This record gives sequence, structure tokens and C-alpha cells, in this order.
Amino acid sequence: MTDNLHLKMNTNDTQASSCLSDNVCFALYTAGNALVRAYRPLLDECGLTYPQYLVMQALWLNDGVSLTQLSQASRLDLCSLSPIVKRLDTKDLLNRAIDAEDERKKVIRTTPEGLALKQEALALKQVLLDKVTLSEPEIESLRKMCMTLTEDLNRK
Amino acid sequence: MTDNLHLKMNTNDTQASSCLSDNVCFALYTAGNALVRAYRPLLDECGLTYPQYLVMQALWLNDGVSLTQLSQASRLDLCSLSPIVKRLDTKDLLNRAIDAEDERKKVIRTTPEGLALKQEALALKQVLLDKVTLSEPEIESLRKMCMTLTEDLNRK
DNA sequence: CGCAACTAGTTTGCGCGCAAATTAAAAGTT
DNA sequence: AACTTTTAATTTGCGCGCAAACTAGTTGCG
Repeated sequence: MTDNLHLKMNTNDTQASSCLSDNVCFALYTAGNALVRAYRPLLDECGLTYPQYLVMQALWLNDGVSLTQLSQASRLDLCSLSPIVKRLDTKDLLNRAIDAEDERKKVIRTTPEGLALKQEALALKQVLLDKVTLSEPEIESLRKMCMTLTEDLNRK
Repeated sequence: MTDNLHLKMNTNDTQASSCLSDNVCFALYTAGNALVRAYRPLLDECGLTYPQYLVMQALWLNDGVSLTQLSQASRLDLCSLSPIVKRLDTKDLLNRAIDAEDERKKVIRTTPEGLALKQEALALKQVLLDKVTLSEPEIESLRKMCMTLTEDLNRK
């Protein structure tokens, strides 16, 4: 791969790529879409979408939390999360009760049906990982870099 | 952090993570969202969304192509791409003409206004990269792994 | 030629992700 | 107590991403 960076000291000159694939952002965006797309047929069996699956995972790890806490755990905005949780409630996978201490808060708790999904749904992760040709250390490195990137981009 | 892993030798028991962040898929999904969110205020200046920006980038690299070709270049589904291109047409950043050879096809071509955006918009990539604490080799490695992952997940 | 099979692009419906506005309860201030 | 400010959650609007259904032009085959 040739050195095609920084023609001058003008860092604004940044069309270093001759195709879209040379672009990290594009690669990341595309991989994210591919992930959700690959999960879809598997999660259909559980009647879940990928974001709904994320929320259920968060609850399996830490049940009986407020919507705001769930928002932090799932990294989903409150206003994105709110309708997702409502749909999961409709499917009877969780309950939303009003917190007796603070009536603004809701207590989100998995139902027995929601808990019953846990084993089946968590096994799906391995199905996808089996398709991936990256090594385990690579995957771990990918995970760490994604988290660093997320922090970097969310900061300021 | 207590050890709550693997009750038995059953490899289906895959909740090796004690929090969502231990999950590659989650990390990737979250980073993708963070990327689009970080790009938004910058792209607002150009009047573009991130997917629209992707499409314009593809056209800047390879102009005068059909929608199907653009779909392959941008890795966006035809039915996702179609309305995006229509909106870019409305903004007069591109034109959609009917191919004389094959009247099913359309020829998508940037307008002068669309071309004029190129320098300004491509400079935005550097603005984001400047916030990122990953080294250049790490970013390149991240890009490659994302592309491998995309291929792996799209295959069969 | 006629008609089936294919291809290019659009439309519809649904579930997001998120900015912005809104509602309502709690906490802080005077 | 009466108010402002803050916090928790919801709603609205828009642009996706994608499966499925659809329209219309092209090709293949008898």
C-alpha cells in the first residue's frame, strides 16, 4: 500500500482514497449494516429485532432497572429506547412498572417469557461468529477499537 | 468482577460477558451509531445526511453510473438507495436521466453544485479522524477487519 | 412472432436513531 | 409556601435499511 498521505502541510487535502472501501467510516458503517442484516433471520426465530435483542441482553445482565439506566447500558438514546421497550412490553417479554419511590421513573423487569428467551437468543451470537474468518485476538482487538472510537466520537 | 462463566462444558453456554461492552457485535453497532451521530452536525453544513454523503462520495469517484452500479459502490440496497438519490436530485446535487441504450436504467450524474461540495465535504473526514485517539495503523487495521467482517457476514 | 423469465428501479410498511418539543414529577431556591 | 430548575420518560417528524410487492423494459426461447 503506497504512502498517499499529506501532500503538503495542508491537512485539508484528504481525498487519499480512490474508492469508498479505502475509507474507515464507510467500512464501519457497512459492517454495522451487515451485522444487523445477518442477525435478522436468526432473531426472527425469537421474534426480536437487533436493537430489541440488545435491550433484552442488557436486562438479562441487570434486571429491574429504570429506563435511563437501560439507556446507558444499551447505549441507546432514551427517545429511541422508549418505543423499543414499549414493543417488548407488548410482546410480554418485559413489564414496565412505575417506581414507587419516584413516580417519574419506571422499573423495567423481564417476564418469565423474556427470561426464557435468554439461552436460545444468546446462542445466536456463536452462529454469527462461526461465519467470521477473523481470529479471536482480532475480534477482541476489533471490539476494543470500536469502543475506543465510540468514546472518542462521543466526547466533546 | 466475579467469575460467573460456564457452568458446564456445554459450548452453547456463551454468556461469557458480564456486561454488554464485552460483545463485539454490540461494540460495532454502537460505533456505527456514534459515527453517524458525530458526522451529523458537520454534514448539516453541507445539507447532507451520512448515507447521502456516501452516495456523493461514490459519485465523485465514479460519475455517470446506473443506480445498480451506485448500489454496489455504496453497499446500499437498491430500495434504500432509490429514495436517497431522489432526495439528492431534489437538492440539485445530481441528475437522473434515462439511459438511451436501456430505458430501464438511469444515468446518475453529479451537477456542478454536487461537484462543488466535494472539497468541503471530503475535508470533514479529517475533522472526525482528529478526534480519534487510535493510531494510523490501528485505523487501517480496523478498516480491514470491518471489510472482512462485512464479507464474512454477507456470504451465504 | 408470442410469451415466459429476467432485470432495473420504485413503492409500501415497519422499526429503528435521533433532534426537538412536550409532559409530568422531583429537587432546589427564595 | 410559590417559584424556578432539573430530571425521567414520551411524542413528533424525518431519513434511513430492508423485506416484500410491484411496474415496466429487456432478453431468451419455443
